[in-house]
Amino acid sequence: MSKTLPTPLRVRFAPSPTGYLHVGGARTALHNWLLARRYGGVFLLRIEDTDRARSTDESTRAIFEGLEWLGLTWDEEVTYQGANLARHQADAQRLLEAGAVYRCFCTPAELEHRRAEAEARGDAFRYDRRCDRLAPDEIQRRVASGDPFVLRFRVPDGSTEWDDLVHGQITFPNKDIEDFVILRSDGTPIYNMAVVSDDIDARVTVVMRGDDHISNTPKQILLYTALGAPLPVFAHLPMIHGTDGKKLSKRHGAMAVGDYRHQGILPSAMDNFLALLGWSPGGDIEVMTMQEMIERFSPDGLLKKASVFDLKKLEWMNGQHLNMLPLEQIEPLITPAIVDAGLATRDWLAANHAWYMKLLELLRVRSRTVSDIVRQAAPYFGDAVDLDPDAVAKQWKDPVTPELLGEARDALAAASDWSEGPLEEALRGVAERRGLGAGKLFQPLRVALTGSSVSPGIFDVLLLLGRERSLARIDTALQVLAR
RNA sequence: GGCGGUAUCGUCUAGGGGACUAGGACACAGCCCUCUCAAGGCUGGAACACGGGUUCGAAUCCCGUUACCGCUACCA
Repeated sequence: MSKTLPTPLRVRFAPSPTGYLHVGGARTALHNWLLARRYGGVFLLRIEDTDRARSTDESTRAIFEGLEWLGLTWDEEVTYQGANLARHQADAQRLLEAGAVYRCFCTPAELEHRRAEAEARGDAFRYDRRCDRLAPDEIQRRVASGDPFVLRFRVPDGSTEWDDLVHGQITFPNKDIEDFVILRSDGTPIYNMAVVSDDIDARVTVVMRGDDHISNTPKQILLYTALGAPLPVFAHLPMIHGTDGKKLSKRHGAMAVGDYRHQGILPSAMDNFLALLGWSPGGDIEVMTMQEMIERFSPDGLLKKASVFDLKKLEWMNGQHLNMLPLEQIEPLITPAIVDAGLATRDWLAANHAWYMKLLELLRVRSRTVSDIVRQAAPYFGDAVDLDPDAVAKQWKDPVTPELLGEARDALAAASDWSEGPLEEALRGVAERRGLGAGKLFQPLRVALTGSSVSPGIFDVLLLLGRERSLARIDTALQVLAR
């Protein structure tokens, strides 16, 4: 049974720019985006920069970059909460005039004191509404004399409930909700006020966010109602935890999507992996392109349970995408890393396009990340190779190695043509004459050619390197062995 | 403490009263393939938190307990 979505469908992602775009935020953004794309809705981006002390332009940029990298494009101009101060204040003022809120002159110090007292008694502190009982002339007097005050919402009796898109019915008895502040004594709005005002203004019809906001929701519903605005549908997505079951934080390793980008994760793999944290298309489907995710996304598949971020599975997923996507699509994501590693210039790669594509084709099968590819690509660029000491120790330890390599060199040099058929014939011939299994010859040769005991098939390596470099590397190996 | 939320292999999950001897994937182990490494194929170990109901029948519905998570600011 699928729940009905409102029309028009307008969703938003509203991060506060106090850091980078972390995986939890990215997942929330992705689910919002997927919902909008699947059902023809509008995806909005609002930067909640009201906490001026912690907000930075740099993290705003990081959020844009992160979203763009993930392919989560927004449909209307970005809005900034900080720019809406006047409206927030006007809405708060409206609430005061309508009698839904009252002035509270209690100072933070007083409140803190009473809170400490209640705690000492083992009681839960709840604002006692004493300022709501002030006589009108007393209020007038204190306002006139310039006493600072905040605006508090007068929570009515009864209960507040809603039908959450992911959790179903959730009910809060109003007696458990304290008369919360909506406007500080300096005239700036508290989060719940700003959010509601902005969501009403942006005509947001589905508020999908982390379930750490569940306890804010009744307060926000109260505000919508007092403001006479229609309620959006609420959807509370489960949290993402670290491997210890706790909320994700620095000690769990990388949290920022940018970190994964730099570790060589493909955006589509990141999206795929993140989408599956808290959502399932049902059945055994796992690896999907963005398009497939859009087609299959549904609020019915949204899960309630917090999930644990498993890096191993992300890497596996990345390997799947690395091999599934058309080479033309992933090449632009790999080339910058190749260039940054100093292996080749963009121009050189462009001039040797066919060779480069062949290399990538060979390496991507045995890689899980872009970084893996770069690491493995090194031996194919330039003339010299770095010999891996362990590989040398293991593969060249047999005293006949020099003889063997020399023979292989001569056979290769004598090949009628530098192509797979003749090369294979040459090498297999050597192995046969010496009564050796192919591996006994190929492994020492692999080390001579690539410096490593791990590489693509030996004939592919020979082709990639070309005749000249292949023979030269064997010669170098023979010199090393002669010492 | 109060309030709210959640509970299937180590992890991501399928399942929504009988198809469950609980399926898939990651990870792990073994085997196959094989010039190495990957990829791929096959096999294995591994879960319905606990207790009560309801029902002919419960992983599935209800209640309780426990555990975990979140919120509990003139933070967002």
